[in-house]
Amino acid sequence: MPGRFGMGPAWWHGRFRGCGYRLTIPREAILDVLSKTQKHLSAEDVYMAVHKACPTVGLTTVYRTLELLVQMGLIFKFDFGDGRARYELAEGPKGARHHHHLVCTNCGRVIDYTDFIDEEVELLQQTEKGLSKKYNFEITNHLIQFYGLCDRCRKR
Amino acid sequence: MPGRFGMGPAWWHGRFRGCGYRLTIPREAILDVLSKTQKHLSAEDVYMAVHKACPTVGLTTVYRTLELLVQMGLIFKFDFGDGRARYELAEGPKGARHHHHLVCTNCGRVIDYTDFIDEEVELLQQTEKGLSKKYNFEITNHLIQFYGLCDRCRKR
DNA sequence: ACCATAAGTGAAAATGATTGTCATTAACAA
DNA sequence: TTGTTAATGACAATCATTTTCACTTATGGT
Repeated sequence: MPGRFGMGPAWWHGRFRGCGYRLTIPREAILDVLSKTQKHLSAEDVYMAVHKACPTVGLTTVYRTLELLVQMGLIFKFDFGDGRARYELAEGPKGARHHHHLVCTNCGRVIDYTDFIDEEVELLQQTEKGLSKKYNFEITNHLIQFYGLCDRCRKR
Repeated sequence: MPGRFGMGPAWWHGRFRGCGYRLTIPREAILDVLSKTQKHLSAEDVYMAVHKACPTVGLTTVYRTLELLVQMGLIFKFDFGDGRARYELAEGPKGARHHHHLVCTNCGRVIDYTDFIDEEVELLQQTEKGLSKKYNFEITNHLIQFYGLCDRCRKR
């Protein structure tokens, strides 16, 4: 099976070569980890997960690869305010995995939500068009996050 | 004059006392700096600006105070991806200064925009209501940012 | 105005995520 | 298979932020 989301090494390989990069073992392992989780992994998380399958891969490479993947648009980088970056496999706004975040400012929990996404995306597209024209800004991505208290934290 | 935006020491003082905090010289100086700029200041930026008026204030205090102000909801903390947090005086969604951000992923430039805010805020409020109910999440704030290439960077 | 006291502060050290260095390794075009 | 050059890994370095701790100050009760 080429991967849980219908893509896999072959696709990645093409994507890499298309950008003039090489698809190496560490890179594949890192993509594999990211494609098999729904979690918001930190670089350290990715490192530890990759380490199981491929113990020789170093943390430095994880950082470098994550940065590269962000550049390529294959993954997104998020900041949930806990002092370390989080990464998620990217998917277009139409993709099944597309979601936004609810971030609890008390305990740091992050909830993904996929409801209301359609309306949000529609508005965002209109907005993007307007902003794009006005500021001559080429928009490639957006971020929506809500902050507040999660059910557990609001009780006390 | 109590401050450029109709508030000032007296108002801050009440706000602090109301939370059980003290309004000290450093805190006032930091708020003063933030209330007099439209820029997205980092902790270091604030420190340097405060330093002019009040050279004894240390960087530690700046960090501590910024964190406190975020907690109090008086300022917002942003991450534009350059490795350091940025702060802005908060203002309610109806406030004159309310805006969202366009972040250039190439040069890091950040553009504030205030167009389309109304529609966004309206949608956000609907969304907030729905999410609030569904996840029993008490939403206090939101973040919208667009990423892409600014006019200068898209040329090359 | 004075005092007690607990919050607030500053300097310096500690922390911890991320990035740079550099010699070695491996992907891949020919 | 081989040469070229990107990619890697171990380690050091960086740098924003946090912690520590002895000292200072705002404020409430006198």
